[in-house]
Amino acid sequence: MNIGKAAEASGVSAKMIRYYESIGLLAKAARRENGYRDYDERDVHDLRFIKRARNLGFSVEATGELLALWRDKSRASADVKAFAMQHVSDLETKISELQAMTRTLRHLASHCHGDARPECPILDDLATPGSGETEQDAQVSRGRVLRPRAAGAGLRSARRAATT
Amino acid sequence: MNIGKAAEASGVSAKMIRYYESIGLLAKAARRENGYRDYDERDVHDLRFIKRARNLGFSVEATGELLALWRDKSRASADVKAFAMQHVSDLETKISELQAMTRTLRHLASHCHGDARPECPILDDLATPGSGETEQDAQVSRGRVLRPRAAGAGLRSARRAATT
DNA sequence: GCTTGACCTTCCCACGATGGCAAGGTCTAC
DNA sequence: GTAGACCTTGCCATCGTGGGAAGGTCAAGC
Repeated sequence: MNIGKAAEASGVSAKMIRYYESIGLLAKAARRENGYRDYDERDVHDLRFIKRARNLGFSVEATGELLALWRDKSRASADVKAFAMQHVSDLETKISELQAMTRTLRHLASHCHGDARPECPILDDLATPGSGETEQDAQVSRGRVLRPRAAGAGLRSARRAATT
Repeated sequence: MNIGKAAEASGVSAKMIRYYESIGLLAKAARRENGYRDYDERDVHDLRFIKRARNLGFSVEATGELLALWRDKSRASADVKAFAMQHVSDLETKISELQAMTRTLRHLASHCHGDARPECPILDDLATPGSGETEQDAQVSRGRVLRPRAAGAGLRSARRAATT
């Protein structure tokens, strides 16, 4: 099976399949005479495993450890469970941080008139933090848990009037 | 004030102050005769503003827009509020995704004996998703909301027995 | 005056995970 | 035989941050 088919069958892009191979997450793929990578069902299975672990928020590195555990027939389920629960703990830390942010922002926004006047407690808080409106900060702990992206159009929409 | 003092006073590292200047988030700092950057209280104020916006999860780009709104005396508070609430919405999307992950993982872990035997529903699920244990996936939407870090020692601790 | 150490400068590299593009080779269907 | 879909490798960009090198500057102590 070509890489394109394996990508389609697993949901992992061809680009990422090559990347995973390059960093050693996947074994080097078999090659056919023409140099094309060749995948079988077992490979696709591994790719799906990876895809799913990534969807559950495991880093690529952690995914590698899960793969190793999966292949290790003498593993102890306690280790797998501990590993998973550590990740859950990381996720929950991150969730708490994000929730602290939304709490603060919603609180500030609730005091904002949201009309044509310039006065705004949100900006006031940013400009002079610790002056009363602010709750305890979120202070993002640089988590391994999420990943950023190129800015989409999302935030742009709120910008209309202020800039035109 | 030297960059080191400004960093200390604002909580933004000297490294990041230079970076923010280089990308245009901050105006170019005044220079003294020896070439050192020179900061005053207003600069420190801007830096604190930035620091705080970043702590609330705004991207650097979004922080620039907030700074522009703050400086725009003819702004409408409605624009600030809309901007903030769009960010809240992004944060909540991310929170939901993370919660879906923890839900799934906790569910799987609850069925894991967590003993010395190898059988583990967590790995089973990763290996054969969609076969019953799995709830709807989180499918991370590549959010602008969080940031990753170099893997700490956190996950390592769960690895002991499996690898040694 | 001279040395030491703490600062500052710019520049490059790295991370994590992913996409994009370019230049070239291969295969398949017509 | 040609077009178009595929494959290969390789480099660049993202986003935010830290690390470090190589060199200039300054202040304190001798």
